[in-house]
Amino acid sequence: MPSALEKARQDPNSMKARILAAARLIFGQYGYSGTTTRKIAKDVGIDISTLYYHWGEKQDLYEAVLQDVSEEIQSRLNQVEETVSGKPLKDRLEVSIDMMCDYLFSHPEVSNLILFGYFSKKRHGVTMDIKIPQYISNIAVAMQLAVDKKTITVEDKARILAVWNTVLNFISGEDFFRPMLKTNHENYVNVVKETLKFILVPAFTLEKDKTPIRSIR
Amino acid sequence: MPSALEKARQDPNSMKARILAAARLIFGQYGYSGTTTRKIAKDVGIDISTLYYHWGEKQDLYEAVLQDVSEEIQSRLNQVEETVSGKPLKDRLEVSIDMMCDYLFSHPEVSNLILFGYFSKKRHGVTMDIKIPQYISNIAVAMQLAVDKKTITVEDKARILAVWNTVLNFISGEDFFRPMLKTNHENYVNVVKETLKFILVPAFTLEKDKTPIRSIR
DNA sequence: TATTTTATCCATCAAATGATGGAATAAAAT
DNA sequence: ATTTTATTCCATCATTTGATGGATAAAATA
Repeated sequence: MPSALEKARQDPNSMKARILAAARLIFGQYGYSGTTTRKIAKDVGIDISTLYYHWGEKQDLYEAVLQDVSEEIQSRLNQVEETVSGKPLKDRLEVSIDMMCDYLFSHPEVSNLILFGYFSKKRHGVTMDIKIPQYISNIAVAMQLAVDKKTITVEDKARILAVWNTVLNFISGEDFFRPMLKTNHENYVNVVKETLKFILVPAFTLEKDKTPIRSIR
Repeated sequence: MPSALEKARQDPNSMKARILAAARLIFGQYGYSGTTTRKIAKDVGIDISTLYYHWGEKQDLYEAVLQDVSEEIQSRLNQVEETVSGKPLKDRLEVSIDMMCDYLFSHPEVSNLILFGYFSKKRHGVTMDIKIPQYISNIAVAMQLAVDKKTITVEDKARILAVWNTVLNFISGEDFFRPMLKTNHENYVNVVKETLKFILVPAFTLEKDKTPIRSIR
């Protein structure tokens, strides 16, 4: 039987799907505590009880949003992996950065949801279901920082995490950072990409120069 | 006349100061919307109306917390600046990272408050008073990435921001990241420091090798 | 000593918020 | 044509939450 989430995805115009889409934006903007079910219902243009009819309590809707986002990210990472496969390390890094930036900049609520999930100690009982650990390992292998998931070191994971988080910060913090950089959105996107490449490429390629393939044994 | 904040700082045992200290932790844990004035009062062990007597409405207390944190950060950055002054670039980077990590790891609510401030679009009207732009410029000059505040490029600022945000993420996300790195707190701190150095030092020193001093004219 | 100021708590309000029961309606199935 | 099922909204609850008035006592001031 299809889950509630799968059902919502089958028809994007279904009430279930419309509520989920609105909820995703609102939760992304205001966080869990700052979001009211009334606000979501109002944005969809329905009565609040209709929302409860479809998704049950607030927590369940929030979890559905997180799962939705989680699967979307995983799917995007798979695309990236396919695209960069076989390319030299420097190209892999640069193309990956470009692709993930483009995706995240066009869905800023995704960054927000992930960051909210990281940092807010929840009074509500929602644990983030987003499988970051798995992502990180996948990225490390795709970047060929390790041969397979078993040989990834703590250091490798931490470096991937650092990059990943930096991207999220720049996306979610755009309203805050852009005025201080005194630039427009288009240029901001470029500055972010260039900054990430500037920081990453030397660090990761230098290391690889020294030890071309780390984990052969 | 001393402001409410100055008054609170004069005597750390004063009711004003005790409330401020508790508020700082709670706001840092749950964010603005997730924090209730009752929870703060309960932690201090006072009636809620005593809290309102001293700090007025929730927003005012929150702003006081942000200003308190802001000034503390500025003070720490000044310390760092003094300490690393005159050292070679690589040392400056490394010592700065160590010092700021030590401070932020021992006050995790600081990271949380800053990140909450960045990312949450506020339904409440509290704008973050933390003067990040000023920090960034100060850091750039202290790191000798620019000769003075006027010669700092957008790229310089973005790179500093990237580092700064990475630090905050690792601190605030410890509960989330540490299990995935399968390590204890002490080692986590070291991994974070090493990761930052690994990523930063090559990027910034490489550039400096090419153009030893950028903005002399 | 008398009076004012400061600090604290109890009781309570009004609004916001999560959640539900049940009626009304429409669509689908029989 | 009738019954069943799915969907939607209105009215309403119970709690939570921000905020305040007033009583009380201690401390400061006159």
